[in-house]
Amino acid sequence: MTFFLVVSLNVIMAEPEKEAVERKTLEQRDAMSDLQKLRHSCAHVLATAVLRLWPDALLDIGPPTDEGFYYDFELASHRFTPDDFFKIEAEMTKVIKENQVFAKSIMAREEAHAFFVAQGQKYKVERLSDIPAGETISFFTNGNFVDLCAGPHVMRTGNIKAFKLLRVAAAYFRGNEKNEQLQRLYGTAFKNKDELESWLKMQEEAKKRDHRKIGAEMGLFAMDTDYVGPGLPLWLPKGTVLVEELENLAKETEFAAGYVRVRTPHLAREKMYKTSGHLPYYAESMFPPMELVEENSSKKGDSQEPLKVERYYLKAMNCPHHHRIFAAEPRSYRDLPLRLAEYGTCYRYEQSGELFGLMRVRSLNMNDAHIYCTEGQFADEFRAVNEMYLKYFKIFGIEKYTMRFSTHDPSKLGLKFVNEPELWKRTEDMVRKVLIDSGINYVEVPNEAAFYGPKIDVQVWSAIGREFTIATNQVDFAVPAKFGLTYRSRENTDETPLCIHRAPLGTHERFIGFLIEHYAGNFPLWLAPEQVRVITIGDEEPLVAYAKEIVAELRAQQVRAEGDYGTDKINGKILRAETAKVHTMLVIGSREMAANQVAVRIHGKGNTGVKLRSEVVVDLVKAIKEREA
RNA sequence: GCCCAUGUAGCUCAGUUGGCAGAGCACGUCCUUGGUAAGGACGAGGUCAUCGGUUCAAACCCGAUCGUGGGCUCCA
Repeated sequence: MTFFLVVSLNVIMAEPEKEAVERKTLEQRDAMSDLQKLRHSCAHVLATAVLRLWPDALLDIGPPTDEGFYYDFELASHRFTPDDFFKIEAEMTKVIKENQVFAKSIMAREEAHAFFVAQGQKYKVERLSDIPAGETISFFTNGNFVDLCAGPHVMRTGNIKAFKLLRVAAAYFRGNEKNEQLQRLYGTAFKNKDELESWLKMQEEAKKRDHRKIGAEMGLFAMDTDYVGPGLPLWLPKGTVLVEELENLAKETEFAAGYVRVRTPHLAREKMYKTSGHLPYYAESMFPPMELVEENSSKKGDSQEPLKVERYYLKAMNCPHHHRIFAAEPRSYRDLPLRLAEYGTCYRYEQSGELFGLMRVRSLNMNDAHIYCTEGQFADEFRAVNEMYLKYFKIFGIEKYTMRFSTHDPSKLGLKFVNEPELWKRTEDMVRKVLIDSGINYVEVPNEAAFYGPKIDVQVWSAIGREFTIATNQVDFAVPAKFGLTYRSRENTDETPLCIHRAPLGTHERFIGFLIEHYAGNFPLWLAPEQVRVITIGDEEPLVAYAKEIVAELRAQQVRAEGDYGTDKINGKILRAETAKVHTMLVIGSREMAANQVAVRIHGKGNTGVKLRSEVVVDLVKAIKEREA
């Protein structure tokens, strides 16, 4: 998770050149699915309706999206609120009832330009200028509404059988906050009413899995924005169990893979970040510095004399600290690869509007490690890192994932990318080969590498379809040099090591947020905050003593067991345990106690029958140790 | 940061035209002695986010602030 660094270095080394606008080809447009055509057409209907209701609206664009469509408007006379939806939807329904034909026509560029200038549609004029010379400029007309559009569309407005406006949002023209802010209306459309209904129902279901909701219900984490601050989660006891189980997993896995652990402070002097390149270019994404002012004692009373200020910054990533650990001792090629691992705590001043539950926070604990190696060791190291990712995915049952392999663009060497053409080629070839050899599902994205080397972003999807960039794995052949890191080679020369940044489990915050939604809070036994609850039928003393004995035995074996010995009826106790998502419930009454047995109930699966108490303890301990799914 | 929505008990929410602050769950005490998703009674719990304004009277109307949520190029 070192994307932070990427940005800063880009800024240092390259004037952000104006990227050509990437455009869909007409072929790609023709390949639009039926559903996309429908939704795109519905966006036109939305624009038609808005223009009827507010004739002064200026239009931008209205593409289909994964879940529906949107259309962007500038409308000085009115601000959309959800209260307008009823009115707009009613007008859209009228347009659909009129069953207007979507008719395609073509204009010459000058003609099209004049057409929009005459209407004062300034965004359309700008969009028009995006169209490359030679490409046909087409229009679609439905009723009185004419829109610059490459299509394709459904035949008639009447083909739209089910639609709904979803929300209103602001959006900057071309997504750039320096541009005008437009009003965006989001909606969706489906083939028929049933599909719309079931989609809406699914959205409701998804809300129930939201990590913020489950996190509060299960007592995993809390946000105390009043006293602690926004984006600074507090891990409650049950959430801390998750954090520590993940750390144990990482420690074990990394130890077996030859990593060594280090620990570093949460802050460092200004010089650190000037060297790394974060300052001053990325200062606004870091918490402001702590300033230590040194009084000028020699000239007391001379307030004109500037005071010496020492600045410390909270770290936004761990790499610089790890680099300084590399530098702390003389290194030989014999020491490499050196794999430094730390669950490091970082702080990033994310914009207030960017904060989102556990997914986007201001304090984060990274499953970080930096592998310093020679070029000859690189491929093996990189392969091992990938295998670690896959091992984790297997443990968590993550089946849907994509690795985005970002490479450089040779035409931008020395600008956007460090000018080491041979090194780029060699490392990219090695990375690509590792990916192919490992049979990993990946997509290659040119021109998106970090300044200092190729990288892999790992994307996963939570059960409610939310996409997460959960981890990053980057090659770095530039920053070690900035910190003057070297090792003595076999030939007795000083060489700069390659560095692999990797964080397979991302940050605790984001990864646990993902896991909550992935499992809907129904964690596997080894992760479950409360693994076992021993429930008595009744509260008679011998029975309670028996139950307490079982709890003590389990806890002695490090099983997170609690007891429910109260006077409640058994149904009430079961309900509470199920609601709390306790993984295993051991129910005991006088019958079980007499036979030294327990009745085993598994969360979500119901009563699975009685077993010998000794057997159950052994099974539980084994399943936890093996991290059974 | 910006636009929209939103903020009432630990949680989910109600609160009529501006007129005594409410319910269910959770929590506490007691009763209930029971067999796998709610037995019962009583009780405690609130600066209606914060600050200011209008009013005889504000949870309610107005303004500001803070927080939270949705969104901010899936590209004619």
